[in-house]
Amino acid sequence: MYALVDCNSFFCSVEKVFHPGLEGKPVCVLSNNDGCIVALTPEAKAVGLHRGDPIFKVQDIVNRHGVKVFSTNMQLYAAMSRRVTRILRRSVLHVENYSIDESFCDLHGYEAHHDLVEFMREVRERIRLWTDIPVSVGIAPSKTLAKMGSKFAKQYKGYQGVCLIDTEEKRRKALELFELADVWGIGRRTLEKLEYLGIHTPLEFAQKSEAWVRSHFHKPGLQTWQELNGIPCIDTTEVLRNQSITTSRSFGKMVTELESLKTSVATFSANCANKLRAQGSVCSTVLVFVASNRFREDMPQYSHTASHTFITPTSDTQVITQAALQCLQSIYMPGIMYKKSGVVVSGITSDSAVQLDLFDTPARCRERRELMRALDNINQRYGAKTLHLAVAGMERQDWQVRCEHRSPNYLTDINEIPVIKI
DNA sequence: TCTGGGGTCCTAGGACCC
DNA sequence: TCTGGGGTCCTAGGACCC
Repeated sequence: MYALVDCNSFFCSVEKVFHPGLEGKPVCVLSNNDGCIVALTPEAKAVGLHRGDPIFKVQDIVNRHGVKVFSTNMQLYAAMSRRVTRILRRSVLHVENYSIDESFCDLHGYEAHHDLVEFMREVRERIRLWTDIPVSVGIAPSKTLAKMGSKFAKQYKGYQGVCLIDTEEKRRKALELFELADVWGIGRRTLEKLEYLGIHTPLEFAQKSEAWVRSHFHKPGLQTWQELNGIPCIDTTEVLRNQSITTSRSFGKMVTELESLKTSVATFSANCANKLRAQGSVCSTVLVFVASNRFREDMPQYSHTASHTFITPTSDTQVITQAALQCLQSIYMPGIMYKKSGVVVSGITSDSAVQLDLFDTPARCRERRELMRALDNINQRYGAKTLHLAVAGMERQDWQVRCEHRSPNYLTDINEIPVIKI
């Protein structure tokens, strides 16, 4: 059996930990650049807000109902996520951290010594007590069914936060009641296809023959079908190293000048390099992309990418930035109002086994590594923006994102910890 | 005026190679 | 008049997830 532990309206719940007065009130968290709603409480849903709404289109609802709006603060959410995961790992032997707000627990063998529902209720209580984050738990023989269970647990108070799907009867009933569109692995296009084929509930899909499923779908569809029938086949085992790292942003204001784009690409390159070094990796390819504002049909549209492959895999900020800027130069087109740029590094391998360039000297490589270590140490100690390449810009840039409602970094910055007045 | 960011996997055409 | 098969890389886009 698997348990899926899902944090309820996670980003909103984190904000509520530090603003306890918001309990029971409508709250939402925006995407980067204060663009769209990415997380909202049931109270915010009840007044007519939806995930994905651009905030400027629903501003009147926000004003009318006094909805509390936060800018996104990933640093804060990631810190809280680590706390929740740590409690889980102390409680259950095998935990797979699937996303910032979800973890799968492998409960194989636990049923011999525990009542699974009671056991997970205790875990849930512990998380609530130690972090103040409410979670919902689904327990089932496959991960897809466990995810369904967690949604039932969230929806119906009677489950007290934990829903177990362990018998044929419960599985049937769950498949009958669940929305097809909410099944893990069924997206917009698959939903359209299923409905076209006359399938309207997960149960109808699960009851089709394997041959039928194989004839209409590829591997992902077949896996979902098996999982719905209680046959576990989705492996979410954490990959040790990611395949790519992206840093990209939509700009607060549109940008036309190459010089401005350069500061953005240099900033994002440095960010990617930092992330590589932080996880002990190097990359062999850097890719740069730029794009105009796709929502502005009155303006000429343009988007393009360019990439560079390194002879020696690297995590050196200077090397990556230099290559990225050359890529940018090659795709920059004057006269375009740019809305977004980004840097992607890939071909990621461990920095402990790098094949050196025949014509480079080991001493020089060592010096570069020492330089990067010094840079990281200084930035860690005195703040992330203490040392950076001049090409990343010295003043605030006009492309920088808006975030007008950001909470302090209560958990990760000593200068921003909560102050309690008695 | 304002419309997110970070991932994975897959497909496909064109350019180029032998 | 006849014009293959197998491969890589680049670029773009679709589908799904959180």
